[in-house]
Amino acid sequence: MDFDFNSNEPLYKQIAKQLAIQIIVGTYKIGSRIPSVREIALLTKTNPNTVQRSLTELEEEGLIITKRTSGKFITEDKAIIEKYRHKILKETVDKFIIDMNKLNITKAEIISYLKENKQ
Amino acid sequence: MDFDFNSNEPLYKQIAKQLAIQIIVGTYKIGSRIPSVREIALLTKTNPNTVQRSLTELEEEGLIITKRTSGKFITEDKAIIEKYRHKILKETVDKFIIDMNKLNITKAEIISYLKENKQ
DNA sequence: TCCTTTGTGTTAATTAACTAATACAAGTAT
DNA sequence: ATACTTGTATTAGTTAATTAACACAAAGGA
Repeated sequence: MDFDFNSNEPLYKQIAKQLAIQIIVGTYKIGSRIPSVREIALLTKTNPNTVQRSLTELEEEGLIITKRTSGKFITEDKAIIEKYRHKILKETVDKFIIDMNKLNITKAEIISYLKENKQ
Repeated sequence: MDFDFNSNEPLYKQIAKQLAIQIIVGTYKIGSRIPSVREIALLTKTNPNTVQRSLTELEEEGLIITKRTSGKFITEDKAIIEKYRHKILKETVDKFIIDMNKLNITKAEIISYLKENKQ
């Protein structure tokens, strides 16, 4: 688990994002157990409380579920994950379009710009 | 000059962004004088130092030029403004594509998604 | 039964990010 | 010449965000 330490985003958010993406993309399988708070803390060289805070956010989203003394698990509910994926997608696209509109750039221009852009 | 006070972005960045966009878009004409630090502070109900900080950033970009005791002016150099516009454009697009790739979404998909999106 | 592992709650420490107060410096106009 | 307006530097205050320390709670296995 590597982080973008160049970022000035708080650790707990970076961890939360990484995990969320791993869930969305399927690196962490549905229903599977994720490493314990302390294990993740070791892996990421952070404090367990920092990890805890990340996971609380993901739990609020319904992505993970806590079984008190045996660990935390990815939800079994595929729909929740799909919904979350869509939420992130929408947020990202909407913000992008707003940013572009502020610059007086239309959607048509965006599309042609994207087509030119190598990547 | 209104601000998105809902945002948790620092004031000085919000002010800087607003001004930068107004320059890019042409609301502030090339070579023209912008209001004094104190005037902007009054308009935005902020402290002159906060405004100063915003303007320093824009000056580092070359967008504005200070004439010590008579005020600050938009650069005469059209190319600088165009270059800055392009820089912002590129940053915005690149970040967007990176975000999307993290979600395993290809550029082709982005384009079709954009076409669907009403706005 | 007791030790280990799990999550969690509370509180404190730290840091740093912003904003503001204030005084100074240097032109400009009256 | 003097007062006004401009930008700027330095410093302090304030607040909030983040991280860490530590102790507690509960289940499960040796």
